[in-house]
Amino acid sequence: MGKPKNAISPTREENYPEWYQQVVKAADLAENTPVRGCMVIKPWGYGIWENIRDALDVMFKETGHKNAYFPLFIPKSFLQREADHVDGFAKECAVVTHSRLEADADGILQPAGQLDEPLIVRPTSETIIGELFARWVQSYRDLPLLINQWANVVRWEMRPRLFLRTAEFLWQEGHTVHSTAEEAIEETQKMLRIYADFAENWLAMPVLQGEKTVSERFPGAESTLCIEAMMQDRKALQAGTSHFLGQNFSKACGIKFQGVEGKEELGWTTSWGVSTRLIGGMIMTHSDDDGLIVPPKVAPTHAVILPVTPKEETRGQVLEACNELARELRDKIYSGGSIRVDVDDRDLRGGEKYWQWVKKGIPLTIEVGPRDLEKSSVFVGRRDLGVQRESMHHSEFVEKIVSILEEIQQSLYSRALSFREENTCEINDKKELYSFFTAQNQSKPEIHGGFALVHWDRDPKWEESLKNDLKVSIRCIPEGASEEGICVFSGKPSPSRVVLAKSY
RNA sequence: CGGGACGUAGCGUAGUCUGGUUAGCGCGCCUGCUUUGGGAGCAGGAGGCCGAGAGUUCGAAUCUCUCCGUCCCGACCA
Repeated sequence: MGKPKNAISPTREENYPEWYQQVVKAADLAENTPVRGCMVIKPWGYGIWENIRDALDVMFKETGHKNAYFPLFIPKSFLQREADHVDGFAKECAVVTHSRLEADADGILQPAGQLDEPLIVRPTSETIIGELFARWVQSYRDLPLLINQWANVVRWEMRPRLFLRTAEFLWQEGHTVHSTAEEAIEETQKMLRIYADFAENWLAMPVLQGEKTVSERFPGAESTLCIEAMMQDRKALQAGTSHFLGQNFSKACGIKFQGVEGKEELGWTTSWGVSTRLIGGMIMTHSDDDGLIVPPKVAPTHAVILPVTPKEETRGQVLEACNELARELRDKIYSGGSIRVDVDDRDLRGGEKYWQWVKKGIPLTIEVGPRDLEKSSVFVGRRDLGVQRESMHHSEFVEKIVSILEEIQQSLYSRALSFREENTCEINDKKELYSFFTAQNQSKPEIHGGFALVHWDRDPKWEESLKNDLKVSIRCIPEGASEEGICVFSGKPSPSRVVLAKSY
């Protein structure tokens, strides 16, 4: 036939970063805009984000959080209040200095009306939210204060990549105040568990839960918990973080309350967030050389019905049957709502239309033509199984579609989990560790490495040398790890293994 | 922000080193015919100030400079 074997070129093996971009493009998820680093999220990509947002929003509300909305702009002085926080974010802030434009002699618009105090476009909102929390919190009776906001933030990034790292991105940021450290810490763990649960059960993306090392911590936090996922190039993606902020921001913002005994105390705060980066993680966890694969639970559309109309005289009949099938399927409940079905009756050739949906990663394609009508059958393609499709009896399919979607969701998760397990290993020897993270072909490095579980004596100098020598970082200290051993770098005692990987 | 590669139609590209008549080609798009359980075939057609600006030259996609953008590698990060 001379046709390309795969819809996406290059393949993952040939050039992983380029493959990623081609998948995003072929699925029509997002594209770059005239504003450097800022992407437009197109309907198919935004539909996925809406599903992510809606599912998480329910989980946040179930755990007692309320949504609110805070300003986009933060006075420069606010950011300055927490020393570590400034250090962490100063280098990537967009700054607003003027309030209007005036045409000059040549008719060129020039900024005018300089602001007394520059405004920072929020890179995160701890300081502005802290300012307001300080007003809201007076008594222990006001606590815990559990707030979340869905918003956009701006971090002026040097190397943007669609979904993974963009100058502007969408996220949610939870901010809470508690009367005790224990309760705040418990909150960070609770939210981490929600993130892990969401990543695994909705995005079918297995994650490790753990704590960041001191050097990888959020600026201004006492501790940072995270979920880490393995992409198909075996690199780690930080997919969500949950921070225990101690009393640092309470001190900086004046979040004080009177305790039961009448004594004034500082609040204990937390913050936690996930972003549109999750979509990048989803793409790199599941997609193949034919394009995107979207887990059913977050797919904007679960199934598309493709009418096959070879002859004009049967066209009306086929279309009617397709619409009827769509109605039947929409009556079925999957993942707490109706099954989302579209009939794609665009005037396009069948093969091409089919491939468009493959590249978009829709979980199910259902082709229905005149012959199917005669046999009461439908021709079903499961995206997770590749291009093979099978004929099923109409009523059997309607009966089974919910369990088929569940099976797809499950199989994507299992596949991703096996992949991670195959590429995770315990390493006890430094030489072996270095060879694990070194590509065979230096000029054009092949996909290599993975997650290495090694013993580390917690001395930051080894972390530093790992970064310098191998570009490998400590992704996290896994939760509950307690097996003691000997540090792979120093030979000194180590309290537990940590996860090493290259990362995004 | 440093190092490298690149920018030609919606997408992918040839031509650039060695300046020279209307800048080719594939996919896609439009029209017609044919085909019809599969990313169709044939014929015709539309679509480009060759990333932007300046310069060298009789003449620039091609040479020089500046800028912008994209990708990779570093530093930084969700």
